[in-house]
Amino acid sequence: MLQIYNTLTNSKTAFTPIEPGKIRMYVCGVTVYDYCHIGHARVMVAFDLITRYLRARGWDVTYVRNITDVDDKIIRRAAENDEPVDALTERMIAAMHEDEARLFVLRPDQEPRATAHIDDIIDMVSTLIEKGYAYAAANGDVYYRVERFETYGRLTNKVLEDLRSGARVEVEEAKESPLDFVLWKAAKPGEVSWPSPWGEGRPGWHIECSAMSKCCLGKTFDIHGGGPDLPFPHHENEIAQSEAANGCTYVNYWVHAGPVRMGQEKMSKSLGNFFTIREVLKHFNPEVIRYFLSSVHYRSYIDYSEDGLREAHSALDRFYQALKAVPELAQEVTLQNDYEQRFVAAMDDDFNTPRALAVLFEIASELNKAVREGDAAAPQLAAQLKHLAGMIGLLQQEPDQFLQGEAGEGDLSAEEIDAFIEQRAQARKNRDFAESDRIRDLLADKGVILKDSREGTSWYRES
RNA sequence: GGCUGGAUGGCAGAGUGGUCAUGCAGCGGACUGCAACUCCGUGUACGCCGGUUCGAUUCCGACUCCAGCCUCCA
Repeated sequence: MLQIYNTLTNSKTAFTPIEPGKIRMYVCGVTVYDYCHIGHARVMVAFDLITRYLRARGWDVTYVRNITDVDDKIIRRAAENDEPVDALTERMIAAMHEDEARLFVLRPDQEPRATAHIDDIIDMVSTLIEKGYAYAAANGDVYYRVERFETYGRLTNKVLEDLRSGARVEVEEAKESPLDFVLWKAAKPGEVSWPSPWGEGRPGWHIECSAMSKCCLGKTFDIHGGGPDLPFPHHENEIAQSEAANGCTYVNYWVHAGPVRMGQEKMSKSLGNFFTIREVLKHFNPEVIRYFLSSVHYRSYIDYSEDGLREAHSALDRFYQALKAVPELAQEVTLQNDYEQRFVAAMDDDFNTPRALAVLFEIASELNKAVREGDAAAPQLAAQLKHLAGMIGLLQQEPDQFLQGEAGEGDLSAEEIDAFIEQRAQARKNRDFAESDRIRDLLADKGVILKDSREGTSWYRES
């Protein structure tokens, strides 16, 4: 039975879909003004492995993740770069797709863009005004009347009273209340804008997700996900907008990933302490990054560190070494063991990947032993390992593809390495071990580790 | 200050009212020309103080410390 931790109730509860067998999931995506960092990667990987797992278990999942392609920061960055807004966003969207693909993150079923849903947004804002939940202000902006929505703050246990007293003194006098947030922003001269009943302008951030999720998934859907900094105010505002406009429950399960930390604080744009995915990819294998992000439960914080990534590499080495020892995986697994059952139990328990990975390590150990002892079960254990790991998007590469790694700048090519290995094989044949060791040390200096076996010598690059 | 969540062996990280997490690293041994890989063996871990209990790291209460959110941020 699938259990999911729901931010709305702060508790793990049994999952009940709206429609049997189907899951409709919306995840807040990226504002595309810069390259994605490891914090983004964490959310991408978390919801990718959730989607893969649910599908592997037979659920019909519709996964929607939006792209915010118009916003203050985008406009500012485009101006700094002296390039059109859409040129910047297209570039960043392409880069995001490249980064995701390298991390084995599947593309969502739909990636709606804010600029393609302006009509839906205007419709929803109009409805909110008609119902008295929003108002057009004198400065051309349209605001949401927060205090009109009585259950505001339910997701994050905020009390309107506290918010009111804690609210900053607003410079913006057009608002009725400092708590009100913008639904439609009047355009400043020279900014990208769209016509609306309230004049030229563009959508506020929060309304985009309400409008796009409704368009793609309907008024009520099963799961809404996002990063650790979104529950307040973004998701709180989405609830206020959608429930006021649609008159029904917005989302049944709220799921939030934990933060990536650098040392003792959160990795974030505003602190400037972040690494982009592409920077990290220069030094670490893509699957290592994915494994690292999967090795901690999705709701916990994870400390970014190179030691952590190196450890992730060692762990994956163990898996791929085990798989490599089996030349041909079995087509079918008929073994009587409880690995799959335990793996599924762990994943069904709020996607507990650390526990699921522990099961995979047990399979790897048994596999290694089987190979060593010539047990006929080895090809089946290998197939089982690859099958279960595949449910969360791991271990799908050819072992050598992972173990040998990609040649970085200044690294020896596979051909050069093979030539050295051939030389060394001759030396060993002549029992010239001094020469043999010289070649091995030479390769080791270049980051290439050799492994001799009955079948010959294989190699892999050190991370 | 308010709202959430957390504190586990050298490190990372699950979990449990009484018997094994798991991985990385270390140590001893086997294998190997030597290594690497692999295998075998190897660790009196559960923030602090009380309480409940035959028994608590696990349940309850207080305390200390940490993080996230409360402002744009995944």
